Amino acid sequence: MAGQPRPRRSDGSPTIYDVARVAGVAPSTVSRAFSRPGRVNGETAERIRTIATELGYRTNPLARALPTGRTSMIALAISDITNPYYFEIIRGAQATAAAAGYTMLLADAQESQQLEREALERAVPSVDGIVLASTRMSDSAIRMTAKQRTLVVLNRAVADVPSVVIDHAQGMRYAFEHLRGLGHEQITYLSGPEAAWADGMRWRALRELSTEAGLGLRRLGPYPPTVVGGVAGAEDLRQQPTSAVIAYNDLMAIGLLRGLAAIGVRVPDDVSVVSCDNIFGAELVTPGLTTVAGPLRTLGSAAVQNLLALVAGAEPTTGEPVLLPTRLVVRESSGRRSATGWGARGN
Amino acid sequence: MAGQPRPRRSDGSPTIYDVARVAGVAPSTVSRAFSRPGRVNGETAERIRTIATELGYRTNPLARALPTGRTSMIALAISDITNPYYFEIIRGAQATAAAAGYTMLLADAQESQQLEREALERAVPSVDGIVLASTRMSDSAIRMTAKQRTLVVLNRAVADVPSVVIDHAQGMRYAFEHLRGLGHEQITYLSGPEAAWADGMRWRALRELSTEAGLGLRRLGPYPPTVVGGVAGAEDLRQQPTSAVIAYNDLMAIGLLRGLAAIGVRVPDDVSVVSCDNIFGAELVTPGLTTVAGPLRTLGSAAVQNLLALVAGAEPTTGEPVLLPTRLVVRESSGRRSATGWGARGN
DNA sequence: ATGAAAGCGCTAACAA
DNA sequence: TTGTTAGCGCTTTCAT
Repeated sequence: MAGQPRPRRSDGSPTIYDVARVAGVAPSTVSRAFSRPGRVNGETAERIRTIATELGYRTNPLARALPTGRTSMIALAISDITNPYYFEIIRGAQATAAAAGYTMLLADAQESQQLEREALERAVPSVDGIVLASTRMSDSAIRMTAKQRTLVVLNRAVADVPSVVIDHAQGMRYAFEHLRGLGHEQITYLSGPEAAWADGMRWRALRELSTEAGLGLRRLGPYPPTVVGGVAGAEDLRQQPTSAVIAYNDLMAIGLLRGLAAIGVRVPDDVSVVSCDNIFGAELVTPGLTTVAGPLRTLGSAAVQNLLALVAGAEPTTGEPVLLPTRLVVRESSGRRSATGWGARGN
Repeated sequence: MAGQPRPRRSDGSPTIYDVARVAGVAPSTVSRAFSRPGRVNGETAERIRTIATELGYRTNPLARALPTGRTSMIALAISDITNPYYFEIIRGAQATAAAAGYTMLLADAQESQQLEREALERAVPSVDGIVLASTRMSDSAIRMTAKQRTLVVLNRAVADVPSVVIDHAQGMRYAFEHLRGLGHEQITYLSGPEAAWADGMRWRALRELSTEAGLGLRRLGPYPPTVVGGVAGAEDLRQQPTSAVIAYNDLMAIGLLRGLAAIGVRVPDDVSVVSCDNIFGAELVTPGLTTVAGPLRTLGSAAVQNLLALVAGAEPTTGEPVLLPTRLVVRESSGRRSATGWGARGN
């Protein structure tokens, strides 16, 4: 008479109603058995689980998300997926998310602000939180977004927004001391985009170090943070030789290597090159790049970890960003300053 | 008296009920205005849209997904994100998905079958379709999954499952003819994992070509498709020199270059090296790799395109996989066979 | 063209 | 501990 409590799921898969009927309990009990075990009798739970597996029941995340507002998905927003810098970050983020039972949405901005906004708008309503791994958004735009959704910024410090960053000051100190130890007395910094937060940090750190140590320091650029940018840097260096350069990133350093080779300047004999990031490719070029490695995978992982903690209700880290240590990877692009080299005194 | 039709959305954002109230229409009309414009009076629709924007209304994708079963999300499953081979594929897939209004979920298997299954299980219920970009799953497991969700396989032909693949036969022909044109009379193929579909294709193509042309052909391996695998290949080649090798992929070729350099064999003077894929890094090594480039971005893009067509109800491509063309990128690792080289007659 | 009403599958008070 | 009863926000017949 009273028809079936509920029909089967439209696509055929069983619902809590199916399980409930077979188990002889109320649907809500089945729900509890899965969403908050412990709030249901051990034996009942056991029986429900058994029947559920027999029936091939799987909780529908969409249906769960509607009443709870929680989707168990997070978004990772990246301005340019093809930049090798992000590979390890993605991997770290993804692994940590997966381990916590979260699914990761990828929002690639394809280097376009317009697309970035669209991608984010599309993602925001279906995720519990967002990791902004690189973005062209302004600090205020980021703060706006942070109001709508739990958010963690990577590699950038934004006031009032939790962030995880690499300790660039420490990295620069390693690079600086390394070069100083090799006898270099003047360092040229090939800077990246002015807008890049890391660029400012690195330059500031170098300034302090050079003052402290009484070493010469010069800044060239800004250049695009690409191979092409590095080639341009080599061009400029021609006018103002140096015995040691620190490049904003590996991509630029690779371009620099090419540019220098083209004009017959030898690395590291004539000039030492140190760069940053240690991306895939840094050890592939000849000579291999001495570079300040950031813990990229850890970076992605830490960001997600923080995000999930916040999502779970943790208090946002009030002040300082989380700082991740660097290490110097010494390869062949840096060497002892030679008296006759490019940046030799009186050259 | 009769209380408000509905409260505001729990998180504060307005719902169709809010818009409906202000516009003086039924919620269902608001719904139609967004989900099937045309089924509602032009002016009414206009008014609704205006009010919606004023109120800041955005349709909630989760709520929409529940009754429709469509989420506007697709999943991209990859066995190892950190493999540079996938960068461009991801980019192509993501861009195409975004352009179609779809959001992309990333399921990285982290090279583990276990994790792959978990990631897929987690993703399946919340997506409209899946692109399997590389997977350790068996053909039958893939077919199983294809029963549950619309699915397109990348770079692998699975019976009864739509797929997009690179034309390896064509690529091998390019490589083969290139080497033959340079005077090489015997070619050694450094093979990748036996399980890799592409490896079989390439080897088969080479066999046919060599028979046809009456050239010598040898196969070494299998090796892991990594730099380390390539180094091992160099080791083995030592016992059986050759003047020309075709490597399963760029990573292996890079290892091969290293291995050969270590034992004093010059490339391309002593031996020519041609590889496959043209990943980021192929042009970074010295000498730059001559390699068969697959249209990686197009591959990702085409897969998503096909997937979305299927999701929209298109008939699955009955038989053959979609075939994408290759091109040979000639760099410095291949050169004319020298009479005194490593694989010279009588060596 | 629009409204009324019944779900989609699950969770969450509130009772019992 | 378990059942009852409303929803979550949207779509979708079925009427009008």
